[in-house]
Amino acid sequence: MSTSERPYHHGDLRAALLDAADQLLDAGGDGAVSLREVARQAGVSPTAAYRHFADKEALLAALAARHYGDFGRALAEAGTLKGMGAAYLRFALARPGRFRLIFGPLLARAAAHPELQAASVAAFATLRAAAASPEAALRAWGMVHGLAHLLIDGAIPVPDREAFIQRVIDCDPED
Amino acid sequence: MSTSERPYHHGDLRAALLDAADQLLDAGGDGAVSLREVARQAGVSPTAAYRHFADKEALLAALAARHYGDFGRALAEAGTLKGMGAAYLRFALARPGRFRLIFGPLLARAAAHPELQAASVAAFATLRAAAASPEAALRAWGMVHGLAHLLIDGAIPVPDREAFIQRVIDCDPED
DNA sequence: TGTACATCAGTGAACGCGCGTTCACTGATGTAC
DNA sequence: TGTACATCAGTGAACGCGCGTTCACTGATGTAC
Repeated sequence: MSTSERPYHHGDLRAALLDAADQLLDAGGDGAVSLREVARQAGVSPTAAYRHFADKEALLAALAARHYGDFGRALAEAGTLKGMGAAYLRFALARPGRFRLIFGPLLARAAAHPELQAASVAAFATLRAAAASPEAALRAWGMVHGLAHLLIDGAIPVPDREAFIQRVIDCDPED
Repeated sequence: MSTSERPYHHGDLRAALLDAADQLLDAGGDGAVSLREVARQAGVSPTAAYRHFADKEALLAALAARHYGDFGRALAEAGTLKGMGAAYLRFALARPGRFRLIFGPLLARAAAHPELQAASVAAFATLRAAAASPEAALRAWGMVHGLAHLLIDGAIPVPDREAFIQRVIDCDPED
């Protein structure tokens, strides 16, 4: 078999499965990610994933940990609380599926997945460290998190999202 | 057949189905509400619901409209923006399943369900009317909505939720 | 260099599950004469 | 008051679906001698 028959090289199936799950997540949201569809997307039999993950939750936890890493890094690079707010909204709006995954039911089960636990705690700590007080951090976090959800869920129709972000973040009386 | 064999009186199955769906929603969340389980809960065959609702989405839309009504009324009774914030959080924390339903994927399809559309618009208008400016309304709405999600999803562990509500709402610099 | 063998990643058939929805039906209710 | 009939709410069997997971297996890779 030539290497071109599969979209991954020998030993890379784990990464290929995570990539496939990401594609499904981005294209169809949470509900579109099934182990069988992930395997199909990766060009592999339905059961191949069990060589690399204990079960579906373990695969999703690995994916969520990866995205918490990206997310936390984006926040850290922003530096200021306002910058983080904008980065937070941009992340959620650009990749709503990933945003829903990392704040979904899996988060409550993070204790069972150390990698996920560590990545989420780190991201949240970055946010908290940029605020003047614990209360200010909570209010800022709440605000961007809520706006992210409201925009994603279609509760607030907004024509130009980037303009909206600027407007809401800039006139925030705090920070 | 005596009337005691069924938990509803003749002609009330529609209401009984909605009540059953509510119980499932409160006990097991979004995922626990299937048409078949709702029918089971109401003591009726799996297909009886089709006499009263076009399909599953129609049943959920009716349920969501009902809860938007309750939700909007709770906000209106609160009067002030701060009071509405507290009421918003209390609603979400007391009945997370209902909160998730009314802000779930159904909301984006409200155009197909006039009753739901009207109820949601009314609730949102109540919030907006209590704020000093459109931007202030968005920030306040975002904040309580985000905190609600973060609390429900377990991102912020809080021992005493009522105390948390008081603390966060009271020191809000706006309103 | 060649042969025997162990390892182990991926296969494919099969399991049991619950779902939304359809269909022809039954049997009670209420109306018309 | 009694009978024929229409209405219509609820039944139960059946459809096709996709899911997560198990299991015994195959066949390629790499190691030991």
